[in-house]
Amino acid sequence: MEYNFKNTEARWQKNWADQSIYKVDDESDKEKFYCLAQFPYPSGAGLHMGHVAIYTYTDAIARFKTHQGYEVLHPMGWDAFGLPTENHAIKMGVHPAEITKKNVANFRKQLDSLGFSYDWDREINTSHPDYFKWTQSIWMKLHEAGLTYKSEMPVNWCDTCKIVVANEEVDADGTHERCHNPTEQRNMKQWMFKITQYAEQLLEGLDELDWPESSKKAQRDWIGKSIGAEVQFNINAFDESLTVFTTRPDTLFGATYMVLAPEHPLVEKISSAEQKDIVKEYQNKSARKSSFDRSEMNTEKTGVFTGAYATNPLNGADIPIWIADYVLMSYGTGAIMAVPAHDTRDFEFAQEFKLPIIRVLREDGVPDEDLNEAFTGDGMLINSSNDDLNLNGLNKFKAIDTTIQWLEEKSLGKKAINYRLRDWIFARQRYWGEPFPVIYNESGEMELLKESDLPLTLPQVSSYQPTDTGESPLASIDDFVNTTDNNGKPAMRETDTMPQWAGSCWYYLRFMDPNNSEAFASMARQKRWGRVDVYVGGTEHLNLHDLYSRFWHRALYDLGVVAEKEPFQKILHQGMILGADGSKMSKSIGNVVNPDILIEKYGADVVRLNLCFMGPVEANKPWNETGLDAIRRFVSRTSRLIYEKEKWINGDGEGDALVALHKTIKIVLGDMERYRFNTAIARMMELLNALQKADKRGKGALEKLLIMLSPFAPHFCEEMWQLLGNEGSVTRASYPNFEEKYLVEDEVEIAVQILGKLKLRVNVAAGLNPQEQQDVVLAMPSVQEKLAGANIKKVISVPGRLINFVIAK
RNA sequence: GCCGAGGUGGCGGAAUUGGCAGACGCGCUAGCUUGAGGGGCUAGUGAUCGCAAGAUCGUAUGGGUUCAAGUCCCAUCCUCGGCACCA
Repeated sequence: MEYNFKNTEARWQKNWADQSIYKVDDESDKEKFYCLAQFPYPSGAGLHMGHVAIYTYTDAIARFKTHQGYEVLHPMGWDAFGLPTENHAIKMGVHPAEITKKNVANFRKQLDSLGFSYDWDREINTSHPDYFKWTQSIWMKLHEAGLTYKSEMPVNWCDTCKIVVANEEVDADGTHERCHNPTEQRNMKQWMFKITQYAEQLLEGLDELDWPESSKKAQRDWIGKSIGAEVQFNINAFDESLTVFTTRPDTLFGATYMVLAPEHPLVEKISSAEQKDIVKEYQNKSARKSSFDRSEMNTEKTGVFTGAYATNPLNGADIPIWIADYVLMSYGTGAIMAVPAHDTRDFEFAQEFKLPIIRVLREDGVPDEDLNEAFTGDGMLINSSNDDLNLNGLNKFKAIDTTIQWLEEKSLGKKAINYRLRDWIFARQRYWGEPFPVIYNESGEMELLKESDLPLTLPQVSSYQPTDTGESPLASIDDFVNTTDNNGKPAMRETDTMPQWAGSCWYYLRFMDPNNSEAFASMARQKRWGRVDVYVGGTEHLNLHDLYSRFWHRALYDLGVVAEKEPFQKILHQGMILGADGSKMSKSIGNVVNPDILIEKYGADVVRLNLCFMGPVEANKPWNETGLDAIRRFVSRTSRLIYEKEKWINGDGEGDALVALHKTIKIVLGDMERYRFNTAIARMMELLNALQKADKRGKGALEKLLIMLSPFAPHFCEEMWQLLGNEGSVTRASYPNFEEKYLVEDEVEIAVQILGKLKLRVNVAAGLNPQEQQDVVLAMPSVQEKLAGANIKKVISVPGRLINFVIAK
């Protein structure tokens, strides 16, 4: 007799649902564990293998932690606002909410067919008014805290489709992904978030998190803190000065020219009459450059001279002021002092335009030759003194400190910090998102809605096509736009909507208290569930969703409405499931694997086990179809142990099988705690092999194997659990413990090496010290034979591992 | 260009602090079993040489440290992922 998954899986799924076995108890005395997977966007395409993988991982973690006695919060919901749905709505003329409903139902059905342990009473949907009411409410809180503002910002405009397209809809070559026509930049006034105000806190907060070091580094680099100085340069013949930011104030004596961003506000004023035209022309040219052109790795430097000069505050030299698009208006002050000798970009620019290069730093002990490239390392300052400042002979860091001190004394500059992080554009000119709870009164002033007026819902319309002015479709719906302010006077609504990040920025909080109608989540529940203990998601969201969430969370913490400083204590990045050929799954290559078909053919348990066995969670793994047969065999063989009732004995078994059981429990426990599912499953396969060899199989051992296996194959284990005569669900069983006494071996096999090369393996008593082990081994005839005539110079004896004889050659 | 991760049999992948490389699985080979099979069981399986015992080589490449290196150090090459002139 062999296990057959058909009917069994559906039967248990129904049974678990009927018994509400995954119901989360908010009031339980157990220690909590919050296990979260990035929730899906319910697209029309249904679940793909990547979804199945990530949800299989969190389900294994959740079930394992439940076995260990934790009260586990393992929720699921829908990130349901989004562009594909809206685009589909535009095309088909169906309301996005209808499409979403259909897609959610399909996703739900697929997830259910995999047997995941979700408490569906906690399901959330970011596009439901009950949910986005709180998204709007949180936005208002953050607005009142002064963290939002409106600003002219460029958007991608597709002139063919007459719509604003999001960055993710623009292909790498700058074309719109749907119509493949070029997009252009248009400026529109839109809502922003002052995430930069939290740059320092977001940086510091990383220290206390158990994230992979590489992910922390990625966020640190993205925030991009740099410490340096702001220095003022007076512009000759104008009553104006330029402030620049530099991380290298030590090289100020080597500043031979200055560069402003083409958009810099002073450019027009200071350009000389004879340069005015070419300056204007250059400005126009760089304004037309799309983001594509700018990112096109063109190391070739362009720029023009403004005709104006500034004075180097340290040596009084007149230095020309240029404009060039390698200087960005959006970073620092939009102006730089150029030190070509010690900055790669400035060096290239100076070479291109034959500008002077003055060396102010020399590598110690290296003769002072002409530079072929900028010298950016540390060394000794030269050519750097004026009447009351002398940097010569100092190293880079000493010179930086000394210069800043001098600048501060003379009020010519000060120490300064800059961040690479930019403020966050928080608006879409689209329909299918959260409307801003904002109106503009008759005098054009902005007013917030009252909390009691939330949710502000989307109007029912028949067309979702954005207007050809670039405004959101909401702008053309008079019933929506025209409203009254708090005094009953005519007012107009904001017609932009929030981006998809809005709903996902705080969903992990809502899961703690999903049905609360008084608050987005009560303090009591937040304290109960604390931080997300393990958050499984992709690296692609690291500098977007993961950072945005941390920002909202921090800001809400400062407002006293959130209990913890940080949302995600640990992050685990799942790797991609690639096609069998090792390349990304894609329709065009035709290597896409459909999970539904696999579940139908092999059952959910086998699909889940295979995903976990293929390799480490974090690794990109090619999909391995033949692995499914191997896993199916593993499941069948395990079932046979249980069907062979005549070999059962009471207890955990005897002899080798008993030792194997306890060894396995110990190793599997360690693997599970480190989320090393592939090796955990390998160890269980070894245990299976050992049990199969045994004539008598302890029922206890079979039960323990089933508990260890059930986080991966819950249906199968549940069925076998009942066959062994157990009452109640295996999902509620306690994780097995190992006993040290079974792990103590009285003999160990060690390696005997000569000059580090393995010669033979011998058994020695366990627990010997190095000298004892050496004596025992040396006394063995087989060892003596190998050593015959050798002159032993040294012996390395590692207890229980090996013994290495170093002999004279 | 910069940053990050990685490179181990025919394949997916194992290998706490340097301590028996290749766990587990796939595939392959042979045998047994079965009326049959993408079935079950047993044994073998890094490469080369050898009838064998055994020997030599072997974790991208080249050096180094060490009694001992997949693991540590230096240099180089390749693959994948991310960033894009951030002063």
